[in-house]
This record gives sequence, C-alpha cells and structure tokens, in this order.
Amino acid sequence: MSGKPTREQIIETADRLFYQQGFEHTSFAHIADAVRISRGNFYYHFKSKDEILSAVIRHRLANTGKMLESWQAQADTPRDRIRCFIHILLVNGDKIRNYGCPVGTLSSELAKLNHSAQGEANELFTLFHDWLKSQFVQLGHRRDAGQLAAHLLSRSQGVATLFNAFGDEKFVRREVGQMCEWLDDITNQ
Amino acid sequence: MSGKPTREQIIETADRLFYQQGFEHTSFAHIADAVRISRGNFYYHFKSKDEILSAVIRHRLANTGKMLESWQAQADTPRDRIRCFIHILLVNGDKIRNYGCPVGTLSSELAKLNHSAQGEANELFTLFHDWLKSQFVQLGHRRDAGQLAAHLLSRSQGVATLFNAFGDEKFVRREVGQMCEWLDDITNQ
DNA sequence: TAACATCTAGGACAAACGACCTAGCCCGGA
DNA sequence: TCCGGGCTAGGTCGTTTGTCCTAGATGTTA
Repeated sequence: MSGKPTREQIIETADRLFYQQGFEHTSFAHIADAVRISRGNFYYHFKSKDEILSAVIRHRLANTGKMLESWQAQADTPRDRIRCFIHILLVNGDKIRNYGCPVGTLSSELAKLNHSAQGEANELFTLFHDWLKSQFVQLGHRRDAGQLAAHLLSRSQGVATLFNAFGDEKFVRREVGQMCEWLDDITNQ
Repeated sequence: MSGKPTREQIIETADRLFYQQGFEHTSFAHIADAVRISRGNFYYHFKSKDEILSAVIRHRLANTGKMLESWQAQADTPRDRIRCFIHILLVNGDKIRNYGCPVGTLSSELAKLNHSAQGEANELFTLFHDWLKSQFVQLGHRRDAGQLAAHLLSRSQGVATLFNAFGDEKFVRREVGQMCEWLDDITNQ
C-alpha cells in the first residue's frame, strides 16, 4: 500500500485501533486485515501482542514529544504553550468525543487488565506532566509547578471523560475557557 | 454460599468483576467460578452477556440512588451534601486507586466497544449530575446549576483518572481540598 | 547464475469465548 | 402419591483468540 515499511504500518494501524476500540478488543486478525497483510507476516514483525503494545506506546511517546517540541517552537511564552495544551481538547475534539483521551483511556484499560505495560503507558502522562511543570517553572511557579501541572492534567482528563460520555461541545468550550482564565489568574499574581 | 438468591449473587459478583477487570475481560466462566455455580445455571438466569451488563447497570443505579438519599439524610445543607460527593474520592480511595471510577471507566470502555448499553451506563453520570444540579439550585445558583454540576463531575473524574494512574494520595487530598474551597467560594458570593 | 537473508502467505494448533441444550434435582400443591 | 415448575449441573457447538510453523516469494550480494 503506502511506501512505509510494514513494521511502521503495523504500529500506526495498531495505534489507531487500540485507541478507537481498546487494546484487548483489538485482535491480531483485526490489525492484519486493516494493514492488508497475513497473520503470519504479522507474527514475523511482532512475537506477541504485548510487544506491539510496547511499540505503540513508544510510538505515541515519540509523537507526543514532537508535538510538545512544536508547541515550544510555535508559542513564544510559557503561558501560550500551556494554552496549546489546554486547546487540544478542542483541536482533537472529534476524536475525543468518540474515543476519549488516548492517554487516559489506555492507562485505565491497562490498569484494569493489570497489564505489565502499565508503567510504560503512564510515561505518556509523565511526559505531559513534566513538560507542563517546566512551563510553570518558567512562569515563576518554581515551588508548586508540579502541583499545578497535575491539576491541569487532571482537569483536562475530566473534561475528556465527560465529553466522551455526553458529546457536549459547549461544555468543553466552557471548561477550556475556565482553564485559560485559571491560567491567567495564577500568571498575573 | 450466602443466603442471597443466585440471581442477586451473580449481579453483585458481575458488578465487582466488571469494575475490577473491565466488562469485556470478564467472561461467563469467570463470573460463574466466582459465584461457584455452573455455566449452565448461569445461563438460566441471564440469556446473554449484555443482559448481565444491563442488570449490573440497573444495580449500580439503584445503589447510587440509595447513596444519594443517605447523603440527603446525613447532611443538613446542600453544601455539606456536595462535600459528601467530593469526599468519595477519599472514602473510596483504595478502590479508585486500583480500578478507577466505576462510572467513568465503564462509560469509557463501552464507548470504545461501541456497545449498545452506552446510554444506560451514562445514566449513572446523569444521576450524579442531576443530583448535584439540584443541590446547586438549592444553593441559589439556579441559572448555572447544570454547569456547576458538570464542572464538579468533570473535576472528580480527572482526579480519579490520575489517582488510578499514579496512586498519589497527596494529590487527591490537595484536589479534594481545592474543590471544597471552590465550593465555598461560589457559596459565599 | 547461485547463494543468501529478508520478508510474506496461509495454514494449524490448543485454549477460551459466548451461546445453547438436555437431563436431573428439589420442593410445594393436588 | 404423583405432578410440575423453579433451579442446577455439565456437556456441546461453532467461532475467535494468541501463538506458532513451514513453504515460498523477493531482492541483494558474490
């Protein structure tokens, strides 16, 4: 199909399917069909389902890292960068409405499965957290930067969950606005 | 085993297992083993897996309703009742740390499975929302009661998600405190 | 051309899944 | 006593799951 190597196609397709249908509900056959390869070929690239999951998480970590870097380049001030984070809820609105937050839902699912990759998946949270923390430090909140980061992460997780459940876009816009106000408040002091 | 009728035992066990391991990951055999009955007997009481899910959701709705009524009886003011809601995060701390919020995680899972019971599961959210809304109305916030309810629901969902991922109890205590402060703020105005 | 590692296809496997069936148990009413 | 409905046990069906194997296609190097 596309020019990309098979292994990459598998990872990207698995990434999409894990997000849209959940990790457990996505089978080998399902991914293989979507990539249009045989199950046998599939097994040549990945020896087990856990191995794909690991690769998908690393893939997400890399993509997230790139996104954070692009924000770093786009926005001049730390406040604008944090605004970028808050606005993912609107930018990725359709996806979140249908499938929830890719980070939060994967973390929840793996927690229930008591899966060994739980820690790896949480690195996605940590990546966002540490990036936000560094932005808050740059805003002068050196002491409570970690707490502010966790607070904002938590807020956006909650909004994503409710958006996924009810699909109310007005609610998201309102919450995004409130988070931006909150950001301005703690910035101006 | 216990004196309860088999059907009730099945529902309660399924409720627990769906919460702890997720709906899809919990099989007929798993529930039957836990209740110590045969799969055949199981099928006498419930014709399909979706039927159990439906019964479990109704069971949760009933239990949640009782809990809300007990708060209504325990706490004198609407503010104290809302505080009861906020404090579930601490009261059910161990469960939430291990398995997340029963309402949010079920809603997320069913959304990914595109399951027909999605709407039923969301009634749990609605139950909390409407109850909170009525409390905010009683506090004099007639116009924006629904928004305040959704906001608080969203906040606690986010806290539950992060608590489930990182298990940081200090974070939960901090967020619970902030939500109570927020409640006081909008009450005193 | 010949040899080689890389990649692919498609089938086979046991185990587990949801669903279904039937034979028999228990126990109150006729 | 016999009957009959509520309940239980245990097995079976077809399908799907993750895993694994082998034969062959492909493409590069000698």
